[in-house]
Amino acid sequence: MKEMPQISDAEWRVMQVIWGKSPVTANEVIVQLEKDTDWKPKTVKTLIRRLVDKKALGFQKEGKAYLYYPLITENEGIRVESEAFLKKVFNGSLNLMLANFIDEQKFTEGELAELRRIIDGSGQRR
Amino acid sequence: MKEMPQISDAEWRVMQVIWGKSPVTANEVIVQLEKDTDWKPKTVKTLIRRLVDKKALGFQKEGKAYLYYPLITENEGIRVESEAFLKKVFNGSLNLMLANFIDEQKFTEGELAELRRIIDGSGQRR
DNA sequence: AAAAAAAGATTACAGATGTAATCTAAAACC
DNA sequence: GGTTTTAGATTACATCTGTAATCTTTTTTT
Repeated sequence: MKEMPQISDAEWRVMQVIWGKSPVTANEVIVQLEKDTDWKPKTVKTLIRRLVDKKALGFQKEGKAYLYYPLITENEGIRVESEAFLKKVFNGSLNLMLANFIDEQKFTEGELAELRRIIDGSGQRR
Repeated sequence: MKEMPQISDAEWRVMQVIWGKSPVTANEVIVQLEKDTDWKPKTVKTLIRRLVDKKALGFQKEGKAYLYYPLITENEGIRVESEAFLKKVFNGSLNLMLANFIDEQKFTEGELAELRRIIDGSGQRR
């Protein structure tokens, strides 16, 4: 398994945009992020460049502007983040986490029902 | 809700020790952490001091050494970490996270059964 | 009491992160 | 073709983190 780069919170926002649509120009990313953040364009450019350095993004020159695309899939990213979180907080135990969430009554009745459906569906599929 | 301090990965390890037993002296923490890490005593002292600065730990002088104790509960800590993780990766949606884990087949058949039991039990209790 | 040991306080220092501004080169416009 | 615009590259800078070492003060120990 190759080393997955560390992706910070701010960088993650950029990845989400690019996972949502790619390839994209830096400007498209900037426009998207202006909707939910108050980051200046230069800030987004910095984040993009760092992600390129980390090999989380690749690009190809298209004339003046570059087109960026992800080098790691969203699922890979999620996996890495999830493992880091589980390791830090729940000793890597998914069950411990679930037990905790359920104990803390994080789920509404409806969510529990939905969860049950998902589980049953999952049982079906495997 | 008062602002919860940011607790880094390394600091979290210290909190875990102190949540496990408190009040404790710095040395007891150092001894505990030497079992799973190769941190030098000074490193642990730094982490403890930063946690005191962040108001995650309090202490009372007991002669020469101090006795440290947590100012935030483990559950509070877990809640903050979990929310940050969910927010970053799953737009704050617990269900999205679960659906993803289940989809990624993170659970064994047995764990799914257990999960079902927990859910049903939870439904019972509320 | 002088010396040694030990605890916390202060200082260190590089890399990551958030958040940009400035520099440089190329493209578009007049 | 010179000028303006614009894209990416470089530089900036404070804070946080990981990982300690040194300094200072207070206890012990002899």
